[in-house]
Formats: sequence, structure tokens, C-alpha cells
Amino acid sequence: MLPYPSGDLHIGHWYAMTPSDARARFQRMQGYNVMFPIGFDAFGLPAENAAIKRNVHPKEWTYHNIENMRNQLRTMGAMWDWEREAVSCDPGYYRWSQWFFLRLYKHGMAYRKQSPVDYCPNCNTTLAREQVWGEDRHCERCETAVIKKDLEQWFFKITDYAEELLDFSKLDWPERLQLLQTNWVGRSEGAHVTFHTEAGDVLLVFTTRPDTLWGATFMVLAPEHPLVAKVTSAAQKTEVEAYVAATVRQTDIQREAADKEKSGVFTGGYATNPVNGEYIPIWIADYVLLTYGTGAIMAVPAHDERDFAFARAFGLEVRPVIQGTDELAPPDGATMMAPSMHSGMMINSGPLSGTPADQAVARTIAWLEENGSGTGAVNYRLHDWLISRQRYWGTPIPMTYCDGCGVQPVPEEQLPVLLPDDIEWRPTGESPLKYHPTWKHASCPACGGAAIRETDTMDTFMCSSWYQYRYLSPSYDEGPWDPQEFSHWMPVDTYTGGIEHATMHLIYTRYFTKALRDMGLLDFDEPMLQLRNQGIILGEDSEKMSKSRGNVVAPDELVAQYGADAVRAYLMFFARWDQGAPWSGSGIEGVSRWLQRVWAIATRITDAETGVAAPDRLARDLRRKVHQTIQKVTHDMENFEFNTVISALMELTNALNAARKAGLVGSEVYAQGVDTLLKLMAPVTPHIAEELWGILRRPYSVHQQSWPVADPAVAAAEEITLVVQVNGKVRDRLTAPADISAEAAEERALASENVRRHLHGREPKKVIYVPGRLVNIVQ
RNA sequence: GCCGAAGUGGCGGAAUUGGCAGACGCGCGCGACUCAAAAUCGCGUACCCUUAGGGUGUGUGGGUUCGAUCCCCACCUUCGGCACCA
Repeated sequence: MLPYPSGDLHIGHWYAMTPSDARARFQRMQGYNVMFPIGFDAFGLPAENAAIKRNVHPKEWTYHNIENMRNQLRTMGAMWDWEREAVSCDPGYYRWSQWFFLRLYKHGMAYRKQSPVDYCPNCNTTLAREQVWGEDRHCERCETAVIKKDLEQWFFKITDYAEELLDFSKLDWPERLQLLQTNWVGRSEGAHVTFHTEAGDVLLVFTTRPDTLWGATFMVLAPEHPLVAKVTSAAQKTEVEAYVAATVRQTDIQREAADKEKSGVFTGGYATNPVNGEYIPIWIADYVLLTYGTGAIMAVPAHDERDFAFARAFGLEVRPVIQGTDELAPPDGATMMAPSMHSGMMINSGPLSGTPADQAVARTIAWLEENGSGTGAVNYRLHDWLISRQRYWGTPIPMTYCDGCGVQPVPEEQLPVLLPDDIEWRPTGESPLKYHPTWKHASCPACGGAAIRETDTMDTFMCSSWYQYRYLSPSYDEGPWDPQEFSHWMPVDTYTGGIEHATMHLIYTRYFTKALRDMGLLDFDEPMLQLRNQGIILGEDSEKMSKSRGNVVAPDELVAQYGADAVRAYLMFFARWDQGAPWSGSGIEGVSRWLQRVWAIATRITDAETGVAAPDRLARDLRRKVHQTIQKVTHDMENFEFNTVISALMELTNALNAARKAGLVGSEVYAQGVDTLLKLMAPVTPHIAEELWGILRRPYSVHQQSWPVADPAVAAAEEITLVVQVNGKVRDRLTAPADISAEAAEERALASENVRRHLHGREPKKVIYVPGRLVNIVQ
């Protein structure tokens, strides 16, 4: 975890962190060597906003918040390893973020590119595609609708890893998360097909349906496509330029709106279809996106909905090239009402006519490759990661620009490129780095002449892409990590976090580790092997918690009222951890009462006499319950099923209470039951468990005890309730020995008075016996 | 539109994955203690039939099975992701 130091610990932090801590403590008691680190994701925009609004320096604001959060985190009683704390805005940290940037640059994985990028006009910065959300394309942080800007920016080549990012075989990650990442990468198989313009330029298209190539009746280019100007005829020039200008002015939202009504303009140019040499008109339309595939398509209106709508809107030819298996005659392009999506047989397709649907794509690709007109191809929706941010409070990108030598990396030994402290804010909200009088002036590492520093800083997801490695040795200064620590601990065994990171942090950090591997810096493929997501806590009104809604639950107040242990236990109890739920304030009373009952049980034992002889049967029952609870709690802790951990602990408490009333206080079995309860509670409620452990004069500390091990023989039930059904309906319940034979069970079931009544004196047709569970008599 | 997840008492949720539906807790009701209240403790608490006993019940409608919260089909609702992706 690397929380952002917002300055106030939220109930959501508690919900995410306390079960994770409990599980870490559980594993430590099981004998594992557990590292449970913490640190802060300390760069980012809120610090700058605070600076502009309240005139505090971002550094001061951030470190003040960190101090505050450290204190709040301490109230949780988590076993954080504070000696390994890492703070991403410390120069000792961001020096290595810069170092990684230089490594990536040297390996060709960081590059600069001019392109239309998403820009948040409120945050005054560009954003990565992953940070633009929803139908209305809004900024992930401030929810402002983004706009497009044509800028030169730094990118990381995450697309080189598109295929590998789809491989989850080494990971124990939730299916749901794998699916989100898989969809985000967006792999599709098809072909690249080479068309040619009249001037002889190559016009490459990507298609998933090469089998429909003979049905291509026109081409469509994205309005921003580089060939647009060249293919446009003199007659169409005015119209084309007007359309391009209009498209560029539109936001993505406008472009995708209007109920997907098709618009477009004929360029006056033509292209040759490689499969039949036919000349087909080239159009431009905003439904073709420059950012996907090659930014150009072959349009097959007979077999594609968008192309069909476009063809009908502009009166273009529709030519079917597939006859569906259930179609008696080939569809008529002139009259068909919708594109044909049937599978069947290729028609009107020259040498491939007659090819059945299941072979059509492969045979067409083979034909294209033989004829040098195309190749099989895989396309991904994933884009390279835009990491430039036009902000002050971030890691400076360690690059310079020299008039003579161009882009030059800052030499490694000059790192870190420090952020200047003496800064002034512009009323426009622009980055002070751009306007700093001296900071950006540097000497060129190549020629020694004057050079200008890059004034953009890095996306903060860069900091969090490698923080797990910095936790190993946060003050190490000979490298990003101490190699000895690294080989002992890495990769991360268990990682917990929110699902909202699926296509951001969690994809970036996977990419980052793979890139480091390929640069020889580490030797595994995945940064975190096991991952589990917690859900989110909503306000009591089922809405997202926010100050403006007034539905925020303050953990500090709950801790003051009920104590940290009760808050911890309640957060683990009140909902399924992986699902989250709306907050409910009344339930915490129940957990608080439970802890008071535990207190009463454990403190009464000291006053009681020892050496009490417990009746055999009661002793056995209690011992069984104890061992069953060990089994249940161990299993559920392993599996992140924390709510049933608490209910099992409550059940054991209730059993101990009943045993106390039955006079078992002072007996050995009772004392062992209490000891076990305290050990099982230690990960969940570390303070109370320790306190009671001390009161009972057990050897310090409860947290250093080994986790109890269940004896299956003791946990096994001696007697079972045998359910007796007649035709699947419960008619009786019998108490029987656990190892009752099938014959004996059937005999006893048939002897039941109520069963006999329901049999109405007739013979059963069949009797089903499920060992240890039920007898079903079928008539 | 496409992909995915989830629908169980008044509420949060449980059910060893095909075998007692509703564990545990909240809330509520009744009782004990108290002059009274709070706290605590005890009992009860899916719905319906006045009871013995029975009927119904896990979003809706079908199906498979001796038996379905669990498997299959169709549908409804809610939430999440993607979205003119070629």
C-alpha cells in the first residue's frame, strides 16, 4: 500500500488496511517472516491546489499531512514496519524514479511524440488515457471533461508488452480484475491489408474481417489521417478542409454523441483494392479514429453495421460477399435493410468464392500473404502510457534540450534533478517550473553549451509503479534497492487494494516490472503474485462518501468512542470484505458488546479456583468447539473471508459463556479455550488480546505465540443430526452417532413415527442415504 | 449496444459448493434486575394456517434431479467496465 497523504485518514483506509494487517499478523503467528510496509504516494495535484488556494508550499503541506497521517495510522495498531517507510516526494526516492526514466530512455522504452492528447483544463495538465473516464470523458481526479491538445509529450512503450500483459498464468489475481485488464488491452486478431492511392502511396488498413475484402466498396480515413491532404482532389478540397477543421474542434464527447449518426465527406480520391484491382472512393469520417488500428478502414457495408449506416447515408454501393447458411439466395445489396452478420459461404470473392465461413478468414490471409497484399495481424486497443504532466509537484523528468544536440538525458551521476523550493504561482495555475528564473537553465550534457530543462514532471503513477521495491531499503543510495534485501523478499507475495486500480496502477506496475526485467534489473515477470481487492464503504445513504454530501464517517471519532479494536473487528465483520457495503453505524455496538463479553470471560477466570473437574461430556463439547473454531478461523483468514472469522470468534465466546454458566470455570479445558480464543483474536483485536493475555499472566506476548493448530479428531462431531425426508420434504430429525451405517440410518429413519405417517403404509421405492447428513425416502 | 458481477428475513450477511435455508450480529418483542431508566442477563424473532401438525419461501418463469440459494434455459432489476475499436 502507498496511500496518498490527503491529511485525514478515511474510514476507507481503515477498511482496506485493518483486515490486511490482521492477515499479516495471522501469517506471522503461523511462523512466516512477514514484511508489512507503509509509505506515502506524496506527489500530486492536491498539494498544488492547496498551495494556490491557501498559500502553503506543496512540500510543507505534504509533509505536514504525512505527519498527521502517521499519527492516525498509529491508532490503528497495525504492524507497519516504519523503518522501511518510503515517501515518493523525498529526493532520495524520486532520484530513482528519474534513474528508471533514464534507463527506459536508453532502452528505447521512453520516447517523445507529438500527438493529440487528453488535457484536463481544470488541472492544467495532460492525462494518460487510463485517467480519462466514463462516457463523458472526464478527468479521473476532478471530473472535468477533458479536451484534446496537440502536444509533444513523453510516453512509455507499454504497448510492447500488450501480449504479455494478457498472460495471467503466474498470477493468483481475481478473475474480474484479469478481465478488466484483458478488455483494456483489447486484443483483436485480423489482417493488415495494403491498398494503394492513385499517387501510389500505401494505404494500410487493419481489419478483423479480411474474408469480406471483396465486398469493400469504399475506404474511410480518420479526418486527422496524414494522407488526407494528399488524396483530396482540388474539387473536394474546401469541403474536406471544413470537415477536418470541424472534427478537430469537437471534443471526444461531441464526436461520439449525436446517436452515432454518420457524417463524412468524399475526398475525391480513390484507392485500389488489392484483391480485385478495383478503384474505390476514399472518404473521411469521424467514426474512424486515428488512435485505433491504422486510422483507416476498408468499408464493407454489406457486413458491418457502421459501414452499412454510412453507405446508406451517402448512397454508396452495398455488395454482399457472404451467403448465410440459412439464406436461400445471396442477399441483395440494393434492398437489404441491415448488414448480414450470418456465417456461411464466401460469394462474389474471386478465387475464394465457395470457401466455407470457418475457413474464410485463414484462407484470405493466406491468399494475401501469397500475393504480397497483406499479412495476418494482431491489433491492441492499449495505448502507450503518457507520463508528462505540466505540474510542479512531481518528479522532474531528467531531460534537457540543446539547440545543437537536441534532446539529451541528464547523466545518471547528476541525479537527482531537484525540484526548486523557491517558486511562484501564476494566476493561470500553470506550472511554476516553466517560469522559474534559473531552474530550467542547464548545460548540455553533450556539448556543454546552454540547454533548457524539461519542465514537465512525471505522472505520479510512475512513483507507485516501483514503490514495493523501495520499501526494501528506503535509504539505500547505491541503487533503487539493496540487492540482498531484494533477493530475500521479492516479488511481493500478497497485495491488497481497490479494484479501481485495475487499469491504472495495477497495469502500470506489471508493465514496469517486465520492463525492468528486460533491462536486466530483476529476474521475475510479475511484481505481485497474489492479489485481493477490497470493496468500498459507501455512506449510510448508499452514496459515495463525500464532504459535500455530509455522509462521511470519521474513524477517529469511532476509535475515541469504541476503541481501535472494536473498529477493526467491526470493519472486518459488517460486510464481505471484497464487496464492501453502505456504512451502518448501529452494528458496531454488537462488536463492542462482544469484546466486553470476552473481557468478562477472561478476567473472571483469574478469580476462579483451579483444578475444577469438568463433566466429560461438557469438556468434550467445549474442546470440540475450540478446535472447530481454529479450523474455521484459519481457513477463513487464509481466504480473506474476514466476516466469518469474527462470527466464528463470537460463537466460541458464546460457547465459553455457556460453559462458564455450566460451572467449567477453573477447569483445564476452559482455560485452554480462553487461551485459544485470545490467540485467535490477536490478529483482529491486537490490543485487547495482549491486555487479557497479560492479565492471565501468560508469557509475553500473545503476538509471539504460534498460531493454534486444530486436531481434526477432536474437531470431528461425535453425534450428528440426521435429517429424514420423505419425497424430499423434511419429516423428522434424528440424533445419531457420526459413524452410523447406511443400514442403521435407514432402519431408524423408517421407524420414525412421523415418517410412517407420511408413508401412508406404502413401501418406499427408493431410499437415499447421504452419509452423516440425511436419509431421503422416495415413494 | 458489448462484456462482467450481484439479487437470500425489517437490516448487514451465513450456508462445508447439489443435502436441515437464514449461522453470527443489528434491529424489534417479551421477561429478569431496578423506585425508575440506562447498562447487563434470559427467551423469542422468514411468512401463512388459531394448535398437534402442516403449507409457502433464496429476483421472475421454466427445466434437470430422489433432492436446487447452488447446475441449465429465458426474462427482470441493480451495480461495474468498455463503447462508432474496424
